[in-house]
Amino acid sequence: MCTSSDSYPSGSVRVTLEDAELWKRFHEASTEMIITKVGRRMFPQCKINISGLMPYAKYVLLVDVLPVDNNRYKWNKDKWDVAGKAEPQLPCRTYFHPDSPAPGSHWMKQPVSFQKLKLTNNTLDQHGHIILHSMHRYQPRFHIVQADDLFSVRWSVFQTFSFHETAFTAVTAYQNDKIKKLKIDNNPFAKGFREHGSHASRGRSDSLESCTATSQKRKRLNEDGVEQEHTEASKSKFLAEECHAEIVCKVEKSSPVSVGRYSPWTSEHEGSQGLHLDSPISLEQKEAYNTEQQVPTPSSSYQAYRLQGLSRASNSESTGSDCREQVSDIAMVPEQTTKPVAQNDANPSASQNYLGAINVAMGKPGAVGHVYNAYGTEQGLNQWPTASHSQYTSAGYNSLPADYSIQNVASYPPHSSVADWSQYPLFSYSCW
DNA sequence: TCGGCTCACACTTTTGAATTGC
DNA sequence: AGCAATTCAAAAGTGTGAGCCG
Repeated sequence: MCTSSDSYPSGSVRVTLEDAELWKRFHEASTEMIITKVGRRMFPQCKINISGLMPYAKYVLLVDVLPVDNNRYKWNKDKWDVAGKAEPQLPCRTYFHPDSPAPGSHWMKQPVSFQKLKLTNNTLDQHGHIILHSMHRYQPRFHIVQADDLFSVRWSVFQTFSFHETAFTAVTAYQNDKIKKLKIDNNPFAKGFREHGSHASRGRSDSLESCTATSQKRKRLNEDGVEQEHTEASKSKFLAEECHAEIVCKVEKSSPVSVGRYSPWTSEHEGSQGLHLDSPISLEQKEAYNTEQQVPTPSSSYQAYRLQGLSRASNSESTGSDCREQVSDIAMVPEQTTKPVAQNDANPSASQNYLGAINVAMGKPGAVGHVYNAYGTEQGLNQWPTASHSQYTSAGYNSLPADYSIQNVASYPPHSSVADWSQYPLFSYSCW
């Protein structure tokens, strides 16, 4: 399932999941993603086809990974059982596609791969990997933002897409043999484990195939140009900026409503249903929810707002449960992140600590360090002045276009009641 | 005792600089 | 000289399984 926005003036942006069949196979077996201290790629890869962009307008592509619910799971024989309450929410990081920003034509000419995205369970990770808890269930989301550069992402309209097939359980070791087998069978890097089981085929059995792979390298490079063509120049450009953007966003649930109604600064608890996924959700349910994979569907909308600067960043009281505000992971405080949504609903200021802060930390790991300092005390939560609500009135954002807001996020079942959608930071942190 | 996690390992693929050919 | 294609070593990415830890 995915949803999209149809409100964008340029027309409908359509996003489809590449290798959907493969994802579906994994999904049917209840996908697991290995997370390690040093970071592990996802398999299958997050790869999407995009259409409907304006060819000459520049876009930034981002991915974040949200908890599906508030549960911790354990593998019990042949299925995932709830094992208790989830660990406190970790700093939410956002992965910027390394080609960003690039013209729409660039994104549309071939599938966009997020193969460099890595998952880790290392809460002190300095490499910009997306930090997850083991034995928890997550849902990746793709964001398309029209912006000339990463710094201006803060002002831009987000269009968000997700695919129910990509939901996964983070694990440090495979629990489900079916998933393990699927990975070995399909992941080229795991080729050595195929056929006769573990280690049985470890001898360099197929040098011919290896040579073939080598000779095909350039071909693949061309085919995967969207990912490979990343330029160091673009990285360094944004490193120089060291930009910090704050996002305040809002998620709308499915029923179409007028844009003007969605002030990000107002509480709106129905939106908390926006990204709920019962997890593990039954296949039947998901089929029912997600018969349509194509986007857009006007099922839900989501606004992304940016604060004008760190000085203004602070509690947006915005939107109660709908608004995912957050501080960057620098300042993320687990206790605060775990406040129940109900609190937010009842008291919009409860969400004040979730500033949407993007630390555009790009480039290679070494370069990331100076941009952010995860959990650094010098940039703790207290750094962010607590702004009064009035700071975030429309006056502060009246430069935003009127249609600014309509974004569609996953059309998850509106009746699901698990995830505290509002407590999950949207773009508190970015990786490259 | 047990479940979850880490790490070294053997293997494959990918990457990018060096080399070669036109 | 310049460009494209090829080669090859190093780096990166895989799951395994033993051992550690709480």
